Amino acid sequence: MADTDIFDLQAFLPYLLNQAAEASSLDFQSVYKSRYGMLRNEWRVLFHLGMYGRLSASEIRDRSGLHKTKISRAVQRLAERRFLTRDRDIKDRRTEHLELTAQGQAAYRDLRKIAREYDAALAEMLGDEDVAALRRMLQRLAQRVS
Amino acid sequence: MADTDIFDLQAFLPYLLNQAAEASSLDFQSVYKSRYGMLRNEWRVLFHLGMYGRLSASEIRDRSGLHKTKISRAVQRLAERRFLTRDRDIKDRRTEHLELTAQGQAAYRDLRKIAREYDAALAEMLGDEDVAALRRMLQRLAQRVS
DNA sequence: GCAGATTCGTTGCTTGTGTAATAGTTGGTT
DNA sequence: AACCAACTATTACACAAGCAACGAATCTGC
Repeated sequence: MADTDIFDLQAFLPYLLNQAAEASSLDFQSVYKSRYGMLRNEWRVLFHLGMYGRLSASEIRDRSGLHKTKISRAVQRLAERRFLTRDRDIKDRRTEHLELTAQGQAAYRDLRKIAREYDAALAEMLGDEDVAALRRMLQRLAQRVS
Repeated sequence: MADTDIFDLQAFLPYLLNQAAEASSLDFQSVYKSRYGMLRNEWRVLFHLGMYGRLSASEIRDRSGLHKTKISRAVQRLAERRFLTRDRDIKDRRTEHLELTAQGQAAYRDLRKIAREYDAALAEMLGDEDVAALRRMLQRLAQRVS
């Protein structure tokens, strides 16, 4: 009786997570894209540097889980646009230390402000729901499933 | 005092949603990819046809929110691999009706079974948390944010 | 101090995605 | 009937992503 055996795709967690992630990503993307011509990986890198200060590419990788090629290309573009500086380590010349310029910090602060507001708007959209529980569950799901 | 003004990226909903979605997507992707060589958009189309039966491309678009080019390409590949048949409408020859072949239905049922198990595993991973609330909130977030 | 393994980061290549342009079809208006 | 707007689906192009290979630098064990 497989044919009458219904399946609710709209309740399937991986599908649902994707839909929700895509919707909110697109919204927030329009902000950093229109204001600073940034791509998704670029604002992620920017935020990591904004939050933690001077970091190397692999430190960003460890903290963000972002793939090294994404980081490499994001850093390249951010450096071209003078959002960050690259400073090669003298002791280990494979490593480069990355740091936001004044312009990068300004962009970070601006975007951070908008991010907070947007996050608050999402939370408000969820009304009475337990947003803290949502974050907790998402964090749980995010840290490696299988 | 902007520098000491912390921001928790790990709690920012769009970021968190992406992390969780990516993690669970990658897990589930390995299933349909290894078993049927399918891509993400292909299993989505497959599932829609499996659940609702005969549909046109634009009906799938309306139900799934998937972009028409993604659907067009997914349908092409699914047809090549004999997972579905394309049947042009006689009254309106712009439209094609899509329907799963026996092979397509078998794949659908197989993947549906795995999807259920995987969803259950995710829910179990969340332990005491209110998974119903999670789904409710995600659905809320998914249906257009701004 | 040398060989091989490891790590940092970049690049090439192939594949996927989004936008916009397109071909083909239909329906409505005059 | 001719025209035009709307719609279905595909395709072309430019851009982004992922994988694997790579060069350079460093570390490890002998």
